[in-house]
Amino acid sequence: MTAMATPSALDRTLSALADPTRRGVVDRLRQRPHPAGELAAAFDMSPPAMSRHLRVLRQTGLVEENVDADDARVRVYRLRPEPFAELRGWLDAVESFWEDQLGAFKAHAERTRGTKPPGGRKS
Amino acid sequence: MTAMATPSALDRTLSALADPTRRGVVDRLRQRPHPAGELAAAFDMSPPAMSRHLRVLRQTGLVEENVDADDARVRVYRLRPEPFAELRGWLDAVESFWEDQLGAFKAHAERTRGTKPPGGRKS
DNA sequence: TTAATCATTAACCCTGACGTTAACGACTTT
DNA sequence: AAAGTCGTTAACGTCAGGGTTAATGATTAA
Repeated sequence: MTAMATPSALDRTLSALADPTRRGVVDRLRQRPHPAGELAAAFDMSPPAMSRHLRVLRQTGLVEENVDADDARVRVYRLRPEPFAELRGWLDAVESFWEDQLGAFKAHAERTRGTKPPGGRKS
Repeated sequence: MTAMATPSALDRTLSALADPTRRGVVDRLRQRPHPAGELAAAFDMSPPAMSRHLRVLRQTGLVEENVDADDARVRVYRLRPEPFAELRGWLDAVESFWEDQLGAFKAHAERTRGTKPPGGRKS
């Protein structure tokens, strides 16, 4: 049991981004590519721990690894766009929810005023 | 130690959405609001389990709970927009990374061709 | 009022994720 | 060649997350 029908790409992307360290890495890679060692140091974390985070990010396609041109011991990581694009696609779909409610403000007003006139209840 | 400086809203949003069940709930709520019981049944899950998922979604502000107008025992859940908007904001920031690389195709080409000509290595 | 229903919280496993140190492989440097 | 450095994998401990059943609250139906 526990069939676990292979998590979707989106599942893996979100799981990867849910970890604060990994999101921090992504934020840092927004500036420029970084070597693994720098990332470990930046997050005050042992190299093995960071290595595993990077593996997760790699397997999800959020980053890619390249061997440094000047020193083949160094692995440089940089962002990859595809998974972010997919996430955006899902987010667009979810947010279309409110657009669908023609006169979105109507739904919003209804929401902020409570579900119906009588029967107000605690938060 | 283990200070755990209170996870950011974005952290909690992503953690909430990382779980397949909870993302499934969100997807389902895109259609229309649902009572807790329906959701538990739809995901073939015990009511307590679903209840806890809903609590997580509530605490993150991704959904809101309302007492049904006709039967005060049932709690109806619906989506809330704010956390999604915040997630979109972050995603926009991340994706600006590529836009910043004026001539994005240049970066892309560089990436797809390998970091440098000689020194090809196993994957 | 008594019984049934919807949903929650309480108490309890159990797996998986994340961290650490130790060992290893690959490359550079002297 | 020997030693030092970068990064990974291996082995291990710990803890939170998610599932279950049992018990509780609140509301509706008989």
